Formats: sequence, structure tokens, C-alpha cells
Amino acid sequence: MAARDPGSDKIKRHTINDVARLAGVSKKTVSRVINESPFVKEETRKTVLAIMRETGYVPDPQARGLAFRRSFLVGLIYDNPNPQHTISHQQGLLDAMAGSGFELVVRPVDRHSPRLLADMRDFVERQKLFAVVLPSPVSEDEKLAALLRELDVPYVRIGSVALDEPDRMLVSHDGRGAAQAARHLADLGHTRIALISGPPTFRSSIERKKGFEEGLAERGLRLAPEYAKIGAYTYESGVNAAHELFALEARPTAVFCLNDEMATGVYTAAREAGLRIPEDVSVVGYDDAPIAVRLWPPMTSVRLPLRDMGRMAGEMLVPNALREKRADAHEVQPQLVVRGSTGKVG
Amino acid sequence: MAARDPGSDKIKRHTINDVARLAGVSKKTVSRVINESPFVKEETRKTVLAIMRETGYVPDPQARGLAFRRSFLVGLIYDNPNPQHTISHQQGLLDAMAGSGFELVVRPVDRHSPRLLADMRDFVERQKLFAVVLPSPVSEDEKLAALLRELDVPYVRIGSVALDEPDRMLVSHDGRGAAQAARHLADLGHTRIALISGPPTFRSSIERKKGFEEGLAERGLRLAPEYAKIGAYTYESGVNAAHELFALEARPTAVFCLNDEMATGVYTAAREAGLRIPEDVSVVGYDDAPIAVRLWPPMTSVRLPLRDMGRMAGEMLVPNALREKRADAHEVQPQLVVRGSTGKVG
DNA sequence: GCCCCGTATGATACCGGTGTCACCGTCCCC
DNA sequence: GGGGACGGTGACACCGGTATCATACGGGGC
Repeated sequence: MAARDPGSDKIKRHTINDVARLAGVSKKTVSRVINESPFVKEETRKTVLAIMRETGYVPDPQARGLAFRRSFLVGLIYDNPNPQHTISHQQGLLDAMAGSGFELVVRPVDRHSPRLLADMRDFVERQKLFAVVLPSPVSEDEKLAALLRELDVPYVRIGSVALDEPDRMLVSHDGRGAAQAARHLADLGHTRIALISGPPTFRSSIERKKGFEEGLAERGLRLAPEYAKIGAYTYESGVNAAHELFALEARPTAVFCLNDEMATGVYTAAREAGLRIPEDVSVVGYDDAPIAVRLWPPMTSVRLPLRDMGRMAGEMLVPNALREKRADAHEVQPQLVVRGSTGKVG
Repeated sequence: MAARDPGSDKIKRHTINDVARLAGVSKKTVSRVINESPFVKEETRKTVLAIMRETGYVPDPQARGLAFRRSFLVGLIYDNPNPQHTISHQQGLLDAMAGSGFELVVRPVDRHSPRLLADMRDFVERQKLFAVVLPSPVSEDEKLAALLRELDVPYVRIGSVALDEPDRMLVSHDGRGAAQAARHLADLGHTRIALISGPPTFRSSIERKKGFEEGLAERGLRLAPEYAKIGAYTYESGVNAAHELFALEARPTAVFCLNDEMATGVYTAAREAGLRIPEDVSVVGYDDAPIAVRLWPPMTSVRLPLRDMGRMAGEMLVPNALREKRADAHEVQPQLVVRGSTGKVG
């Protein structure tokens, strides 16, 4: 039990001074033990560690941070239209950070705000962040990355394609997943395949679209202009785009959506248009969000291991005694999961 | 622009000492200005504020926290099977905290872990949290609340029913929403109404069930034992419970689920059993999660303003210059949203 | 035996703020 | 005119750690 003052006072935590006094050494030596300095005699180290355990002493991160000029906080800076994305990354990050002594500070931003850079400078400088994680699409902001380099803060960008700084990048190879989807649909005999892409400002959308077209090309197909719709990664935009597609003379027999939200919109539009999935139209999504298996029929989708990605980003940035080494792989592979929303054409 | 050493060195932030020197006052007076002490001459205050603006000075939260023995971090401690819940609360909290100078630290826990209390003590003490937010079901842990009182940390518990400390409680009156659902179904002519509840350890489930039965009673109905199923707040448990209900001789014509996840499971089970919604069976969920409007037909559900609840919790705890006063209402009202999954019986 | 070097430790300043208390000047009251 | 009370300010210690530098000690090379 911690010592409690008799005078109805608060519990007083032990400080480094208490430990030093009890161990009969200077506080600097205790500090050395805390920071695993190699220049401490084994015997001294043991004594100090024993006292630390007895007293339940844990160093104060604020004081440590003040002296180190660096906090023990990791920032997660996000701006994603899809909360599921954020929460998955967050979960993974927290997995990697559990028990490390670091804490996760979450920070939503508007990446189009003119104050973004100023706000981020203030955030990072003020909190003296230990590291920063940038999921897509914030990760695509080169100015933000440049700012973080200027501020000398370690960071990991999570994105769909390798950029020019591989050590600070976690790549999900989005194009490959889209190519899998394209081949899958082609192999089922589809030729009239439509695409509903995301906002052209999203790198993920660009990469997925590119991969999709490459996949089609492998099977001798190409994306017809009238089958290429642009959505906004939202449910509603999926509904609207699908309605346009279904109204075409030569209705597509398959629709590939660059995220599950829009694909869900295609389900709705199909119902409204009286089309059956997959008999009349096959649907493929991207992300493999929880909703994919909750729809009827369960949706074929490209799985993106979002939680793993968060965890790997955390492992790249945060030292953790519970784990031997930092992550060395800086990439993950998307994987098509075939379910009931895709079937043979006709 | 901040000053940059010529020697290719880092940017050096201004400290309270710089401001004091430039303003020709002691650092203590600058400190007084920062903390809005009333004992500073107006003229002095203006001078100091001007210098602070010129230099772009912002106080270091770590140093301040060290001296105050309290950080500027708010903890969100959660353990919810439904990530959507967490992310919504988190969003609202961040809404309330934006621009306040406080940061949000998120902390998932396993509320059944034997180490929970020890971990929480360590977390709160070590980080010297300014305040803590406890969403349901963590909010139902009396020992945790007692610990926080012992540690003298302000907190808000978000829960379905008023507890004995109204000032630290944000109530969502879950029973009332469930009663609305019951009346709605009864008014549509349903009498064979089934209930799929959540884990009996969840207060929200208890309250919703109670409210539901009260609502039925108002219409002269009661919940038949064979229609009362216990789920786990998960999709799969909803599927299973619904299958059991649909296999009954006297199949229920309506199913009320105590969350949307399980209600989504009922959709699946209905499809598998060849039942149409709402013609053969009406379905009502609880939470009004995003998925409710993405299902076909769109689901009738009881809306819980999760984001508002997070925001209100934040307003109860964090002073914010951007807002005049703290929240005074400590409750929100659930609201039934009628959509296509409920219809007249027969 | 002396010097040098690497190991092991502590005294002291410092990180950037706040608390305590002493001090000064004014105004007010008797 | 003396004595409080009070507004306004600063010197100094302190919060709980780390960095710098000095010091002490044992061992090897000459």
C-alpha cells in the first residue's frame, strides 16, 4: 500500500528522491537505472530496482518529459470520412502501445483547413509529441510531413502506395487488392464491369482505380468510360452512382466500389431498381468493413487489415518492453474475400 | 516566425522567462496573466499579452502540469463491444474539447480483468489526469468510480439510468426509448412481440428491457417468457436468437432488439428463414447506428445521441473559452425513429 | 610507482512552469 | 496621523525528473 498521511490528506506518491534515499544512492543513479544506463553496477541496480518495486514507484512522465524535452505521448492525426477506419487503426495502435508507458492522444483535423499546418505545429510543439501516426488521407499531405520533419518528430504515414521515404511509410498496396477484384469478376465471365471510385483527391482511390484497370487489362478487358463513376466514399454517393449505372441501356453486370460504404449504397440502389444480387448484378466492395458480412447477401470485398496496420505503425514508432523488436516489414497485403455478392454472369 | 538559431540548430520555443524579460516583469506575473489571476493591473496584463502574442508564446503543458500536480489530459476509458459507440462518444468529447488546450487520451480496458483497478490507478495517477470519462458499461463499475473519487479525479459516468451521484452522471434514460418502441409495435397491432436483450450484466440491457415491458404494459400487453431471448449485443447472437424465435410454433410478428447489431442479425435470420421484413416480421433496433439506414428495408430504431452525449460529458468536465458555461443538463432523451422495418400486423 | 583510462557515482544546475511569502504603495477608517 | 486592508509585484523555493561535469576507484602499461 502507498503511504497515506494521517492528517486526512491525499496519498503522496513516491518520488525519485524517496527511492534514492531508501536505496542509499543519489537520485541521478536512480535516474540511470530508470533509463537503463549501462554504467550502473549490477549490485546497485538490483538494490534500486528492489526499492522501486517495494515502494511501487513509477517515474512521473510529466517531469521526465520536461527534462527530456519530449513527452511520452503519441499523436493520432486523422481526417477520415469513415469512422470505422479510424477506430480500427486506433485499436491497432493501442495494441502496440499497451504496457509501453506511452499514451495515445487522438486528434481529428480538417485537412482542408487553412489553419491545418499552424494547428499541427502548435499541437506537436506544445505537447512535444514523441511520435505521430498519419493515416490516409492525412498521410498524403506532403506539407504536413515536411512540417513534422522540420519539427524533428518521428512519424509513420499509412498509405496505399510507397512514397519516397520508405522508413516512415506503411504501405497497403491498394492497387493489388483492386486487381484481385478485377480478375475475380472477369473470371466469373463479367465483361460489363463498372467502377465507382472515390474522390480523385484520395490517393487510395487513385491507386485502387489504377490497380483495377490493370487487373482488367490482364484479362483483356478495359473500363468503359460510361461505366466509370466517381463517388465520394459515402453511402449516398454509392446509391446515386449505382442508379445512374442501372439506368444505362447496357446495364453493367458487375459493380466494383472502391469502398464498402459505396458498395452498400449499390445494394440499396439495386433493391430500388428491382435487381437481384448477385443474379442480376455482382457487387464488390473494398475494406471488408464489418457491414460487409451483415448485408444480404454477404458482400465480397477486399480486406484491408486496418487494425494490423495501426499495430505495425505503433511498432515502428514506440519501443515496448513486451516485444523484442520493432516492426521491420513496412507493408501489408490486401486480400479479396469472396462472399455471396458475386456470381457468374447471366 | 519563431526565432531560429543560425547554427543549423533547432527552433527554440520561447519560454515564460523570455516573455517576462521582454515585458519587463517577473515570470510570476506572466504566470498570473496566463492563469487569469485577478490581481494583475490591467496595463500590465495588456503588455504581457502583447508580448505573448508577438512571440507566439504558449505555455508548456508539461511544466505547468508538473507544478500544478495535474495534467491537461482527459482520459476516455472504454470497454465496449461496439466500436461505433466508442467512436461516437469520442467524437463528441473531442468536439467539446476542441480549442480548450486539453487533449484526449484514449484507453481501452477489459473490465473483467482482475488488474483493472490497479491498472486504472496507475494510469490516472501516473498521468495525473485532469478528468475521466466513463462510457457504459465501464461506467457501471462502482469500484472504479470509488477509486476515482479516492484519487480525487473529476469524472463523468455515461449511463442509462440515474445513479446516486447526479453531478457526475450523464443519463440517457434508455428505458424511455424502449417504451416508445413497445408502444409503437403495440399500436401497429402486434401482440406477439419478442425481445432480444443484451447481456444481463449490462445496465443498459436491464433498463431497456424494463422500459420495454413497461411500454407493453401500458398497452395491456406483456412479454411472454418464450419470446424473451438473451443475446450478447453481437450480430451473431442476434442471428441465433432470431432463429430460435422463428422456429416457434407461434412465431412472433415483431422483434425488438436491445441494440442494432442484434437487430441486424434478425435481418439475416429472417432472410435465411424466408421471412419478409416488415410483412412477416417487424424489427426494431436500438442505438440508430449508421447501419440502420443502410439495411433494406431501413430499420426502425431508437436513436441514442451518442455524439451529443460525448460532447456533454466533455462540457461537464473541461473548461473551454470557446463556450460560455458548462453543461447544466445531465441527461438526453432517446427517440424512436420509424422506418421501413416495422409495419401493421398481418 | 606513476599515469591513463574506463567504470561508477554524486553535486549541482536546469527543464518551464506555479506556490509561498514578503514587500510596497494606496486608500480608508477611526 | 497611525493602522489595517487590499491591490499589485517579485524573490525564491519547489514540482520530479535529466544533463553536465567533477570526482573516486581499480586495473593495465610502462
